[in-house]
Amino acid sequence: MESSRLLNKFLEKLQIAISRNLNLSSYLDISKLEKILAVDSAYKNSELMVTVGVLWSLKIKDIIEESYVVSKPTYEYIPGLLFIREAPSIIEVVEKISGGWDLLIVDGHGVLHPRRAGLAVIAGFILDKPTLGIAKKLLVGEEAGGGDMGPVYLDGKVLGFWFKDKRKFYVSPGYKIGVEEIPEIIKLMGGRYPEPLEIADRLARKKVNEINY
DNA sequence: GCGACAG
DNA sequence: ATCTTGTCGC
Ligand SMILES: [Mg+2]
Repeated sequence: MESSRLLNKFLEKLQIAISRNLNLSSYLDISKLEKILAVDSAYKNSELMVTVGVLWSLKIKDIIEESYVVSKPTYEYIPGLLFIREAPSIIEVVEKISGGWDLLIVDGHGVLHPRRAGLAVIAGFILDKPTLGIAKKLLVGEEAGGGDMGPVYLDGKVLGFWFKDKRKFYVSPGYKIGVEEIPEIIKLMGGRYPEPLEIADRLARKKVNEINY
């Protein structure tokens, strides 16, 4: 596994180009939001990587379908360039899901990113689907407000929201979703850290641990 | 120059 | 993200 300075620089330019004309207008009918597709990855020994997709129904609060892909990490983790590590297998697991869905949620940031092009932005852009980035820690930006929810500012603009569940988590638009829609969407998902994302995390870890060779 | 730094 | 034992609590 490697990364070259030239390639890193190129990937950053790619992010800038993508975010320059990013479509963040609403393509999501929140009143009809029902099926969520959550994706997450787990690793082992920098040899193995498992990415899982969990198709979740808000109505029945249960899993409808699962998919996964096993691979080998091809790029080291660099803060700000997570997408080159995880986006390729995310695209694969999403395409393996046969059922339809309304919203993709990704474990990582959307526009709450130094170049407004986090993993959720890249994934949504490639798939051309409404996508939200949901992260457990802030990469950039400043939290404001108090209580159990508040905005996150970057360069004087609200680019995301923080929420308090058992832990804090941060939500920002990935693609075809406006930042102002986020509080309502999170409320629809129970006002908590999204269950399907928790399940995808657990499933990926389980899978990566039962594979050995 | 130094520190911070999604997963 | 992963490594990693015991320990606190329902
Ligand atoms: Mg993850």
